[in-house]
Amino acid sequence: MASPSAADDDPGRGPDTHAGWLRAVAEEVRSFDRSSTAERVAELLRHRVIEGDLPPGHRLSEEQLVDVLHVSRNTLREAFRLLTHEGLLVHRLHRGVFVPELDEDDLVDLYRLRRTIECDVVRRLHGLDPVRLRPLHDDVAAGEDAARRGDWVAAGTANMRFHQHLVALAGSRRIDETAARLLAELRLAFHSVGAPQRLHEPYVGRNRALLDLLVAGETDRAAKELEDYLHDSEAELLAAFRDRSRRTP
Amino acid sequence: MASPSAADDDPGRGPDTHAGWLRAVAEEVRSFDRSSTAERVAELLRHRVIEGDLPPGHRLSEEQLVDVLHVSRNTLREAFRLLTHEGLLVHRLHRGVFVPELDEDDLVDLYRLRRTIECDVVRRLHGLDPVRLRPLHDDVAAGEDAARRGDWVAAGTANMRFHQHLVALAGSRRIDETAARLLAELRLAFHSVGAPQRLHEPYVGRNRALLDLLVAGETDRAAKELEDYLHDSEAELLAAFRDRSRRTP
DNA sequence: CCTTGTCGGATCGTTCAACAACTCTCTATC
DNA sequence: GATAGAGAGTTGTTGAACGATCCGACAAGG
Repeated sequence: MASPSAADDDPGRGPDTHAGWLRAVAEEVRSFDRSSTAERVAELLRHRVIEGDLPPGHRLSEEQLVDVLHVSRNTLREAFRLLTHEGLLVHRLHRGVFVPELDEDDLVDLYRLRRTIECDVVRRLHGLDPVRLRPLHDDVAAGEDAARRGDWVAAGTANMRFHQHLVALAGSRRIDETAARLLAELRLAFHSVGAPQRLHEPYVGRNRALLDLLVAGETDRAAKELEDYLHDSEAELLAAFRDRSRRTP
Repeated sequence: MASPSAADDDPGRGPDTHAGWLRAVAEEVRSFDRSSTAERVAELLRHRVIEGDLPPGHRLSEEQLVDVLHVSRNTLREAFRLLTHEGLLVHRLHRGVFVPELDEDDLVDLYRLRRTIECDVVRRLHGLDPVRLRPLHDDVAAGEDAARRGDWVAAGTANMRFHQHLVALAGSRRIDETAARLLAELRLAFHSVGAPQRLHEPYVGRNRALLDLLVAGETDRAAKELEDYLHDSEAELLAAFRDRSRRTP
C-alpha cells in the first residue's frame, strides 16, 4: 500500500548516497510517526461511530470526553474537525457535535455518488492484471463465510471492504478517499436502519457474480450489473428506512 | 410580520401546515449563522490560496498569521484543518502547513476523478429542464467575454464556474462538494504552471460546443465530447507542467 | 390555554500563557 | 568530508479563563 503523498523528498542537496535504503525506512517511520494526539483520538471515535456504538443524534460532550480520553479540549476539538469533514459527525454552532441522523434525501444522495464512482471505475477497467482482484476474492469469501455463520454484521463489513477494494482498482488516491468517506457515511445509514440480514444477504451472492464478471474481463456487463445492484440496494435501504420511521415516528 | 403568502400548503399531517415556508427560512438562518471565526479565517486564506497569491511550497507560519489576523493560535489551527481537508493546504507534523506542490501524478489523479464525476453526471442527464442550463450560459458568455479582452485569468475562473455548474445539474450535495474540492485543487495546479492563455483559450469554444449539445439534449454525445475535452486538457496541462519543470529544475 | 419575555445553568467559541516535543541549521569533532 | 551534537526556532498540547449562545423553566400577559 504505497501512499504517494506528493513532494516529500528533497533530491536537491546533501549526500544522498545510500538514499534508496534510507528512503524506505524513513517512509515507514513516517507512517508510524503520523500519529498526532488529535488523529489518534479521531481514530478511536471513528471506530465507535462506524461500529454503531454511538446512536444517531447522540451528542458528544466535550467535557465528558475530555475526562474519559485524558486529552485537552483543544485537541479533542481538532479530532472533531477531522471526523466532521469525513461526514461521521455533524457540527452545530454553539451546540456541539452530534452523530448524524441521515434522512431519505441523504440516502439518495449517497447512492447517487456511489453509482457515479463505482460504476465508472468498473466501466473504465481494461487490461486488468488478475492479481489485483485478489483482495476482492478475499472479501467475497469473507462475506460468504459470515453469511453461513449468520453473522450479518460481519457480512456487512465484508461488503464494505469489497466495494472499497473494487474502487481501489482505479488506482487513484482521491477516488479512494472519496469512496472511503462515502462508505463510512453509508455504514452510518445501515446502523440507523438496523435489519442487517435484509440489507446484506442478497449481496453476498451478487458480489460473487460481479467478481466473476470482472475475472472474465466483462467490464461493460459488470458495470451494468453493478448499476442494477446499487439501484436495488438503494431501494431496499429506503424501504427498510421507511419501515423503521413508521415504527418510531 | 408573518403573513403567510398563499402558495405553500402541506396537505398532510399534523400541525405543520406551512412547513415548506418555514423550512426555507430555517435554511436561510442556518447559512447566515455559519460564521465561526475559524471559518472566516479559512475563507480568507482559501481565497489567497486559490487566487495564487501564495506560491506552492510556501509555509504558512502560525506565529506570523496570528499577528496579522488577530486570532488565537487555536482558532488559526482550526482554519488550517478546514483547508487541509479541502486539499488547499498540506500539513506536515511538527513542520507546519504548506501550500501544496502538486506533481504530475497529482494532475493525473485529479483528472481521473474529474472525468469520473463530470462525464458520469452528463451521461445521466435526461429530461433536463432547460432553465437549469441558465448558469452555464452565463459562464460561457463570461468566458468568451474574458477571452475577447485577453484576460485569461478571468477566462480560467469562468471555466471553473462552468464546470461547477455543470456538475450541479446532478442535484447532489455530495457530488457538488467533491467537485468543489477537485476544482480548487486543480486551480492550484494551474497557478503552479502559469501560462493561462495556453491552458484556457481552447476551452472557451469547447465549453460553448458542450453547452450546445446539452441544450439539444444530446447527453451521450456531450459525455463523449467532455471525455475528449478532459483528456486534451489533461495532456495540455501535463505538457505545460513539464515545460515549466524543465525551465526550473 | 397558549403565547411571549425573562432568567439561570450548561455548554460552546475563543483567547492566552506556558511547556514539551520536534525540526532545522550550524558548529565542533573525528 | 562525514558525523554527532548543541542551540534556536516552530509546532503540539495542555489547562484555565471569560464572554457568547443555547436550552429549559418559570412568570407575565393576551
